[in-house]
Amino acid sequence: MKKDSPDTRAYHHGDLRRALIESALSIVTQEQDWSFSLRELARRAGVSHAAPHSHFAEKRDLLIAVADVGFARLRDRMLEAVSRLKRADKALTAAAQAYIAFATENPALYRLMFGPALADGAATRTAASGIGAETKAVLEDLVLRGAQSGVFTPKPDDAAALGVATLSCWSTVHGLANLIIDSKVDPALPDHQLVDGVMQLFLDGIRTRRPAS
Amino acid sequence: MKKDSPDTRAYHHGDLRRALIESALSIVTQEQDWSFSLRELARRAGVSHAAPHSHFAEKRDLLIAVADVGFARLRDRMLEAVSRLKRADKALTAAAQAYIAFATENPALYRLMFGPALADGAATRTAASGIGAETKAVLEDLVLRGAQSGVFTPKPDDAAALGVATLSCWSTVHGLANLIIDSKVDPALPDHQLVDGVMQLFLDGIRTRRPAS
DNA sequence: ACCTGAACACCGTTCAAGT
DNA sequence: ACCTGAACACCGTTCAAGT
Repeated sequence: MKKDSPDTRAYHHGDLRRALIESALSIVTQEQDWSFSLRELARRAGVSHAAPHSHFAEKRDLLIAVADVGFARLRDRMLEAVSRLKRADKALTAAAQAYIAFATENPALYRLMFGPALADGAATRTAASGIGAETKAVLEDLVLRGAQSGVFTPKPDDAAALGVATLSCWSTVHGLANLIIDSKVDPALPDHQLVDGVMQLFLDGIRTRRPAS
Repeated sequence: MKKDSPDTRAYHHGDLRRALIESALSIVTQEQDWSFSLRELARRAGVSHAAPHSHFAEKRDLLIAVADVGFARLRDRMLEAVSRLKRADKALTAAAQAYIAFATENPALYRLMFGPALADGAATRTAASGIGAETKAVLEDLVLRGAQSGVFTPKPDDAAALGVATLSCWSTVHGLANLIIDSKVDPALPDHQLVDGVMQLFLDGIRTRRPAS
C-alpha cells in the first residue's frame, strides 16, 4: 500500500493478486456492477489481459476471493451490531438489521456472494465448501445463547432444534434480503421496519412465553 | 405444434419466438444450465444468430419470458399442492414443500427466475415489475384464509399484519430454497424435513394458541 | 414482417516466448 | 515466478440487404 509512489508500476507490478481483488471490490461496491470482466480488471491494473490467469486459474476463483472478503465484511458488521446487546432476541434482531443493511447497501456484492460465484452455470448444486460459514456461525451462536439463557424454547443440548432455529432464522433474513434487493417488496416501507416486523414474527415462534418487556 | 412435420423448416421458421423460449426452457430444465447464449438458441432453431433479435430486443427480454413460464409453473405446483387442504396452516406448509421441491428440482430455472434475469448487472435494484407476483399472491391468499378462519393471529382486516406475515413466509421459504440450492445446508437432511421444521417454527409464530391436533 | 450475412467490439482461456 | 502477445473459439448487438 505504501511501498511505491502511486505511478511507479513495477515490471511485474509487485502485488497483482491483491490489486485485482481490490479493483473488483471497488467496481462492485462503488459502481454496483458485478458483471465486470477479467480483461477490464487487467486494464485497470495496467497489465496484459492474460496476466490475471497467473494468479487465478479461472474467473470463478477471483470471484470466490471477492466473495470471501464480502462474507468477512458481513460477519464483522453483524458482530459489531450485536456486540453491545446482551439479550439474545434483541441481538438476533440487530444482527438481522445489519444483515439486511449490508445487502441493500451493497446489492451487487451481495448478489455476487450468493450468486453465480460458485454456481458455475452447469452445476446442479453449488460445490460451496465453507463459503458463508462465518455468517451462519454468527446466527448459530446467538441462537445457542438464547437457548442457554432461557429466552428461546429449544433446549441448549437439543442440536436438532437449535439447527432448525438457526436455519429458520438465516432463511428468513436471507430471503428477505433477496426479496428486497429484487424489488419484490413494497418499496414504500422502510427496510428496518420490514426487518422488525419479520423478526418479531420469527421470535414469536421460538421465544419462551414471557413477553419481552 | 402440429402444423408442419418435424423437419419441415419454413424459410421463416413460422414460430421462432416460441421455439426460442422452449429451447431455452429445455436447456435450463434438462441440462440445468442457465448460461446459454442467444447464438446457441439460434443454432438449435436452425436460424441465423441474428434472428432472435427480431423477437427479443435484448437477451434479457428472452430471459424474462423464460422466467415468466417458470413462475407460472411454480404457481401451478403450489396451487395443486394446496388444492385438497382446508386448514390454512397445513396448506401453507404444503405450499412451502411444493415451492422448495420446485426449486431443488429445477435449480437452474429457479436461479434464472430470481437471478440476473432482471438484475442487469449495473442496476442497483431490479426494476422488477410484476415478476413473481403470482407466487406472492398464493401465499398472501393462504395467510388471509388463515386469518379469516381464526387459525392465524392477525385480524383479517389488519392489512399491515397480514402483509408482514406474508412477507415473512415468503422470505423464509425463498431463503431456504436459496440456501439449499447453494449447498449452505447440511445435505444429509432430506429437504422435506427441513421444510417441515422451518415451517413449524414459522407457524408457531402466527398460529393461535390451540395446538394443532 | 421476418430473417440473413457481415461487421463491430468485446469476452475467457491457452500457450509459446520473454524477463 | 510472473508476465506478454498472439491466437482460438466464442459472445451480444447492429445494420444493410434480401425474401
